[in-house]
Amino acid sequence: MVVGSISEDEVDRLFRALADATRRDIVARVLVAEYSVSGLAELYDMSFAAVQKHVAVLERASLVTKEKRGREQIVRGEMDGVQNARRLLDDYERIWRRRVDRITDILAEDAEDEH
Amino acid sequence: MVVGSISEDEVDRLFRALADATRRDIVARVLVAEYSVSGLAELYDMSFAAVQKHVAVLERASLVTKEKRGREQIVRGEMDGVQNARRLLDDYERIWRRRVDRITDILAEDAEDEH
DNA sequence: GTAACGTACAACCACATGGTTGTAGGAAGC
DNA sequence: GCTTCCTACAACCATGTGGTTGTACGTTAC
Repeated sequence: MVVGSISEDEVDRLFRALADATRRDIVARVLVAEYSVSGLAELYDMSFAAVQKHVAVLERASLVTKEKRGREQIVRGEMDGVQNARRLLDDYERIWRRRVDRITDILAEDAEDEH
Repeated sequence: MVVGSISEDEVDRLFRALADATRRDIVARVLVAEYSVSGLAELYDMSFAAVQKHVAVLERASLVTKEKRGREQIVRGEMDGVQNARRLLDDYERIWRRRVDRITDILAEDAEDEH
């Protein structure tokens, strides 16, 4: 594993947080620009409290951070969280490639056995 | 978006499927070698039915495929599914980099305004 | 000071999820 | 044939999730 510092629970939270279209949209938006929680809430056809919960889920997954500014709470995208998730999937791809290489090797040995 | 052919529901299923440690372990294993469902069930401290459900979740997320062989059902890792997930995260990184580039441009313009 | 705004949080509801046990059916072994 | 193995699926239960409304509190504006 490349990302050894991240616990299974954290990975659970990470992927769980990404498994909702509204939350993915929030992440995409706050990676581009800053939004207050209420600013985000205006964008979706649901209550403020619902959006607030989504932001909380993303925050627990380290995909966004909140910073108090006056009476507003500014939400920013946390690229590290996204990269962690991406690296985990890279690990799977690496595992798979190793397998493919191994099979290729075996086939090569078999070919040598032929003669 | 790079992966335009994949629906929001499919993305939901994809990340949802990856948001469980047992399921991630199953994916990692079946990417390396073939397992029957009962072969997988032996590995975990839970009922056969529970493992069967996990496999079903992974199958619906296109992360594994099942193939009947005799009385067994062989589970194989589906690398395309993993790559789809990874590409989605690449999109976020791309969004973020565009933003960083844009900010860098603005800063450069400001620097020119200085003199 | 007071009204309006932005946020936090609790309580509640419907529904999905992760687990269990039990039942049933097809394939392999004897 | 009969038994055993592997699988599928239904029913059930506890818990979590995504949504709602209502209440409370700090901050800004007037």
